[in-house]
Amino acid sequence: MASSDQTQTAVLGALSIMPMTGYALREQIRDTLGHFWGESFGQLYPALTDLERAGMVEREGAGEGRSSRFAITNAGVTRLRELLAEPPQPTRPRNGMMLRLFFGRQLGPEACRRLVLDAREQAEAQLAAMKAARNDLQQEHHLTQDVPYILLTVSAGEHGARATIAWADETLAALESLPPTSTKDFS
Amino acid sequence: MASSDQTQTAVLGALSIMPMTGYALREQIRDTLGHFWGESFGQLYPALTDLERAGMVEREGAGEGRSSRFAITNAGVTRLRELLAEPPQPTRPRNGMMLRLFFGRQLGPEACRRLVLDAREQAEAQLAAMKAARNDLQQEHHLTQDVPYILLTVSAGEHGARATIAWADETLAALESLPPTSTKDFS
DNA sequence: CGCTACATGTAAGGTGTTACATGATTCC
DNA sequence: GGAATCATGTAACACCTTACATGTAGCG
Repeated sequence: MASSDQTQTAVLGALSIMPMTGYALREQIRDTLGHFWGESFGQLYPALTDLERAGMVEREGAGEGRSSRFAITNAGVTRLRELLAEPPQPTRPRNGMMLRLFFGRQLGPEACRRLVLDAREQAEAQLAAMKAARNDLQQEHHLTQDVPYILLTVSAGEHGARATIAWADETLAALESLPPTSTKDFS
Repeated sequence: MASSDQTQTAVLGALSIMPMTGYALREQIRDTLGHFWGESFGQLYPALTDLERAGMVEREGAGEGRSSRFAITNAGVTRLRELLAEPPQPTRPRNGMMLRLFFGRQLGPEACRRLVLDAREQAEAQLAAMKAARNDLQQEHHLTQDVPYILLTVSAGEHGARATIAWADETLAALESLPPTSTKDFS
């Protein structure tokens, strides 16, 4: 039980969609959940070991030369549903860009502008990634049960990205009219 | 140097706006930065001690019965500007609601609906809080230098909250048409 | 006089990140 | 045969949360 509930939820969830190796799991979590979930990969294999010991996942096809894939068991599905039913535990927000803008008087308008431009670019990239994800999901016929739910998170990503872009454009305009901070200008 | 750069940035930043006690600092960080920044308050006083030792903050008005306020020094302002100029270190996202929606097939549409409704309410509350913040900021005449920057973060909060509300409404409609998950329905 | 808010801290324990270590397989 | 990718792990360290400890000031 070294691994946290949070990590177990992500791992069991991913394996509930399809069995895969630890390596593939890592990639799926990075690439597919990446927009709203990050994992500490140093805990991933320990978590798999824990879950295996607890009978919630099984290795398939080990022994021969082939590498083993992990699959969720019935007990694992039960546990996953328990975990999902618990209220999400809120995580401490830490938005470095917002912190810098808030104290932007010390940083100056020019540096703020760069931060906002950067955020805008990231949002554009995210919008493109969400579009690509929509496309990919239509191809994956073996996921039909999961796709409607996954699309909800894709849609959230799109709404968020569009909001960021709109905000960035407004903000860039507002920053134009701000005077630079003088070096001695603090109380 | 037990305290992290991140915490130091927040503390120095807050004190760059006005001197205050550790207790007030805690409240300001919770209430004012709260929408995009959380602090580990267990590290707050240690951070103040570190910063004092490093000559970046000073206690004012200690000695008598009155409690001491912390003020930023010139060295502290210099350090703050250094810290703010560093690129924001991206934090791993951990959105529990999105994780639950993504695996919503296991959770079922009804529980998903509750999660989304919850998020919608929080977004409404945030929108109201941002409106109140705008109001408060107009009253604070001693902050005129900082207000334009602070408003940028308020605006971001508004854009984000509105995006969440729009997404939630779409999502609630989409969830209506999803069939409940049968207990045996997994591969 | 008791309750609430103000004020300053500490320390144990839990969590997460990072960098490293190791080897197999595939592709050119 | 060398490089890239697949695959599985570990261990040290950095970080944060939580609960506790302690005392003062103001107010009804």
